[in-house]
Amino acid sequence: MKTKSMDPVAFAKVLADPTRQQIMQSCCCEWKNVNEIVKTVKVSQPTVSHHLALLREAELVQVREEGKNTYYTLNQEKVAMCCGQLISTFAPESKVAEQLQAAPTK
Amino acid sequence: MKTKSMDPVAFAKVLADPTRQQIMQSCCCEWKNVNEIVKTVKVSQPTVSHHLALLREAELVQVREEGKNTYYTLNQEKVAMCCGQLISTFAPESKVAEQLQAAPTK
DNA sequence: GGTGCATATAGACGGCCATCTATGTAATAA
DNA sequence: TTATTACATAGATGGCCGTCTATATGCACC
Repeated sequence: MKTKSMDPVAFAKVLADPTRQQIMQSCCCEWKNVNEIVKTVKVSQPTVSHHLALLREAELVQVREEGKNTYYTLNQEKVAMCCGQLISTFAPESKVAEQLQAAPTK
Repeated sequence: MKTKSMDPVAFAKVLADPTRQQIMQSCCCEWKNVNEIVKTVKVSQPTVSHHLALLREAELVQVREEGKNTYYTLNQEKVAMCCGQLISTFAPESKVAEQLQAAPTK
């Protein structure tokens, strides 16, 4: 269960869409299947599937298949890792960066 | 010198470009004028000015004019604030989030 | 095996944006 | 004041991407 970091540009690109951030929030602290996620946004089911594919490829969500259903949940540790990398790159002299110094971004 | 946060989607959009991240790194811990920044990237001066305008509008850089020259430096505290907001939104259960709990994202 | 539900894939389309060249503007120098 | 340097702005262009409709795939139940 090792959580690798990723290219900061790629990470930002994945976050740079309101629908995708809505989806991420929707499945942040719980497992949801696709239709449950679709209900929380204002786009079609194929569009949600498209965004979930991007999130999956970036390993920003975890996937679990169960019969007909596919459940997704946000990979919080990955998000935290990538944000930590952003901070150590673009805010190395900030108070927040000092606070995180104990937890290396590996 | 209060550092406000901003819309997480807007923040991600600003970061979602390799040239812009290069520029941010270039003026991260020092003041640089535009031509010094131009030398560090592979695009034209107008393109750099365009990116700097976006960064300025997002308050992600600080600006200082001095005669003919305009100096820029990265606003690290703003970056840290926005990353903190991302973490508290998309990784509230992570270890990193616990670590940052003492420093509210305001 | 056929029907219905859950999800993914394909293909098309429109809009946004990163880039360029050309030019404007302002400050310093000769 | 003319020239030069530093930077910004305008306008055009090409490519990427978010969205849609239509369809495929796959599973479950009858």
